[in-house]
Amino acid sequence: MTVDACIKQKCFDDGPAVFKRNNKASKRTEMNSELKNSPSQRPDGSSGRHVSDAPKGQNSILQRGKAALSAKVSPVKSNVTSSKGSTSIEDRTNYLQQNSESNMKEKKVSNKHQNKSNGDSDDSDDDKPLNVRIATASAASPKSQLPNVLKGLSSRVRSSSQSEKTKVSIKKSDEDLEDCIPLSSKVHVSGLPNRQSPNASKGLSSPVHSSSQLDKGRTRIEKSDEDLEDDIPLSLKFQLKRNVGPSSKSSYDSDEDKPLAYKLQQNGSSKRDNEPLKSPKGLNKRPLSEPSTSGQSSIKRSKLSATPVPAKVNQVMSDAKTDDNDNVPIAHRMKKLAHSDNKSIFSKKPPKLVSASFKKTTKKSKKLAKKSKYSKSTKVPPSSGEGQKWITLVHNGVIFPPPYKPHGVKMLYNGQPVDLTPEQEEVATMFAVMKDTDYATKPRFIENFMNDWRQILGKKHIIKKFELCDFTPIYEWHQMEKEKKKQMSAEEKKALKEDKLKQEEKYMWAIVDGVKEKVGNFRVEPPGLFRGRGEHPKMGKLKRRICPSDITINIGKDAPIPECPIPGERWKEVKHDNTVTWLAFWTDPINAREFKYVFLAASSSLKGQSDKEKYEKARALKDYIHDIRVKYTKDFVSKDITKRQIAVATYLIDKLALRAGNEKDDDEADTVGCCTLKVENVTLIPPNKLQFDFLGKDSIRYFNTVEVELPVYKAIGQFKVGKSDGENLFDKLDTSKLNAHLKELMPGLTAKVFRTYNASVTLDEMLNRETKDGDFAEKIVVYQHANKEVAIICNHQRSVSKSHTAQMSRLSEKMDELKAEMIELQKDLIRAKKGKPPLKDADGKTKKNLSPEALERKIGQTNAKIEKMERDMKTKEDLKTVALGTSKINYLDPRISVAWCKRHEVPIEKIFNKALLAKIPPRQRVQNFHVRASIELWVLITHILPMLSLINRVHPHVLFDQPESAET
DNA sequence: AATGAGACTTGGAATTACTATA
DNA sequence: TATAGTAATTCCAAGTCTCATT
Repeated sequence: MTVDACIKQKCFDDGPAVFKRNNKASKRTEMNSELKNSPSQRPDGSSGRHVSDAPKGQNSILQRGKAALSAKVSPVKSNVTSSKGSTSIEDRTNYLQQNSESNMKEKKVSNKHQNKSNGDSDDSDDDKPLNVRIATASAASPKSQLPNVLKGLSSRVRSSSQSEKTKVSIKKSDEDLEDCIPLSSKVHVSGLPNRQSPNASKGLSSPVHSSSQLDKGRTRIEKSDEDLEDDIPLSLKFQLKRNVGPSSKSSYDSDEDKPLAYKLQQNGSSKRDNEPLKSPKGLNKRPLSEPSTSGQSSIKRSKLSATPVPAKVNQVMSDAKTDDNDNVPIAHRMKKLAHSDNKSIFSKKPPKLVSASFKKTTKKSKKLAKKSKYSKSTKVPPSSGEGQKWITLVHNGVIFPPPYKPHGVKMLYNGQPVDLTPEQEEVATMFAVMKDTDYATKPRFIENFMNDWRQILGKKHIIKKFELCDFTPIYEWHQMEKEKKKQMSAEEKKALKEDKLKQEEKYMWAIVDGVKEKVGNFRVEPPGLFRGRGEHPKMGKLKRRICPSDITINIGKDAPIPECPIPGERWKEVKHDNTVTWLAFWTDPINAREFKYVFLAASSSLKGQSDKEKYEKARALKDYIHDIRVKYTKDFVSKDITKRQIAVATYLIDKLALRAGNEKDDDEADTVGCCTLKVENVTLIPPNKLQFDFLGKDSIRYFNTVEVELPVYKAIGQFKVGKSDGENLFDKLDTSKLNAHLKELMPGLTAKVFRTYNASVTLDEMLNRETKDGDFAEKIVVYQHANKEVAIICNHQRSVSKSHTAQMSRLSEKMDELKAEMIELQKDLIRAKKGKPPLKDADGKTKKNLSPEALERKIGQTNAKIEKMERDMKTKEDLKTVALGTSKINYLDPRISVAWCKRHEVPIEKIFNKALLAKIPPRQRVQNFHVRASIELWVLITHILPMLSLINRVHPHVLFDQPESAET
């Protein structure tokens, strides 16, 4: 509390024609030839970037790949829409219908769930992460002690016999059944026409499609196509489609589906250069102003977002197989839909009406919902569409950092030791500890720090000038403490860890609608100096200590209010708002207009649900993208300047995956997004290139030169006319106008959806195009490569690690050694063939006399080592400034990855880490066990169950038979 | 229409845990 | 067994977007 007291207060394809959807025919041939080059194969033979140790952001990496990708350029065709995109809508509609049906059922299930002891088998458990389920079960009846998988299994078996669920279950299990068939055992399709796409031949030989499946496909009515396709390589699916359905034109053959950014990558003229990064244009800072310290009313409006569907409902929905397409890569769903669903009652065009899943409830109904939510809280499940996110919520609040412990080490002022009170010392220590960071030398950081510290020191304190301060003693003390900690024995460390865990355990979990879920950030942020990114005007300011009286708790009405962990204090407020998902929040001490929230962890079903909605929206965009592109292309030359700006902005967001670009305040770092681009951020390079140079989110530089369609080029030129460098390029535009416009084109569409769409479609495309038969290490490389391309599109950068250069030189040393060894071996081989003994080695020692065969073997091994090392070095260099994680976590629809893993027999653990896997509802895992059980129950019980303790290590094909299950 | 509060996702860096290697 | 290197996790800043209010 010490601190507290004081400061309270492509052209897509090759040529200039990027994005040209008209004039393709002439280009076909050359494109086809380019198709053979992977995007990473640069015409210049380089890896596509310069090797450099440029500081963060100066990525040569960001040079876009030049090789053209695709032969699939196809012009916009107005008639395309007629056959594609339609069924998917219907599909969605079906989805929704079933959804509501499911919800009805769910209500029952959910209520039952509340009352029932957890010992009994019930689907509801399936939703929980396995570990949670096990934990929950441990307290219950003997039956619950059975492995949960078994519970799930039995429940599934049972449920399928229940009349209520019969239809659904049968349908589903039929599919699952198919999915359960080991891929390797499936028979290849025969008699299919030759494939034209590069992947096609591979598709043929892939062990995916069994004749039995085909047979089944014939007999099944509702699911046939989807199921059939689950395991078929996409390229093959296209072939199938062409030959099976009436669908006119495969969009696979068109450029339409491809994310523009991806196409761009393939465009030779597009590049991200490796230039000095931190000096982009547009850094003119505005004056810093202090934030108003408006007292925040903690009570917020009830907010209803898109009809939330709780995990359990979600499960039922899945069971009902409302979305069979989950398995199919986004890029290909349309096609499939076009002929797979003969029950379509919709027109072929995407409907202009708002689909239910995107529809927001009206304000009126929201208010209503808020008013009445408690009276019916136990009756109305969150899925009822009134914005409730939960029914019951139990948690233990938050944990506070320990109070400050003064160390008594005296810093020097003007060479003399200075006495500091604990409060003063605490802040001094915050600064001292940052001595090694860049912050410690930034004038603004120092200035802000001194201003806040002086308030704590008081006016009369001897310390006035920063220049006379010497924090070294404190810094050294801190270093020693760190060293001490490092030197602790393993036991001591372990004991410390256990102790911490013991203290935190109770805060780590919340119970949401009876399900134990992990809490994300249950630790209150400790005091410190604000580390804003880039040139943040507030960097260095003191982030005061947060106490209970700052914190508002949100919890179920019937749940016990968490005890305030600091004696004598109390929470600021306790709310019971079930229209939001936060468990607690406090006002950000740095910016009084902002809040810090405590949410559930990413593995929770609440987060998972919204994740799923996000990816569904991206999928939906697939059906609209063609029309959207047609529309904005038309508007490039609109007479209405607002329309023109909207069109160009949408084009940039679509093509380059730019962020929307909200307005920012003067007291934030000066960064921009699409709508806030300044004139100086875009340079025209005749005849039709644009060079972007600006600082985006987190002050990461976006530097990219890209060829655009001439009308876009011209329009940008017009937008710049008469404006100075610092003015907005899109002066008629802001994000709300842009998003309002996007919503007219597709329900729920916003700028960020394009990023998700772009990323996921790119991954899908690349995986399908580049995965070749080969060992699994090679496949992983393909995935990584695709992941990398996505990261580049999204401009996800990281700084080069300090030790990168050292690591690389160490590797090349090793490489040299290997090469020397190789030369020796070859010499020896020649001698051996002549019957001579080997020469002595470098140290003069005699070498073993090996046979020519043995030497050849050794040479082969060494060669392999060299090759592997070369690969590793190249990858390391390639990825030194690219951050793969962000896209994996936030942008790539996991269903794509899971489906790919499944098709290519790659263990999912090689792609997803534990945290990512935890986002995938374990329900499916159980379900698959169930399905398997229906086939091989005996095998399951006798062989698999005994290994349940290893459940998380079970082969992914067991865990994820259903790619759909990968929804997060 | 503009503004701002509010709630949620996305993002890179720092920290910690784990693994391979000498 | 220590260390280096890498991967996973945590931290918390910085975005997006919605909705209510003015």
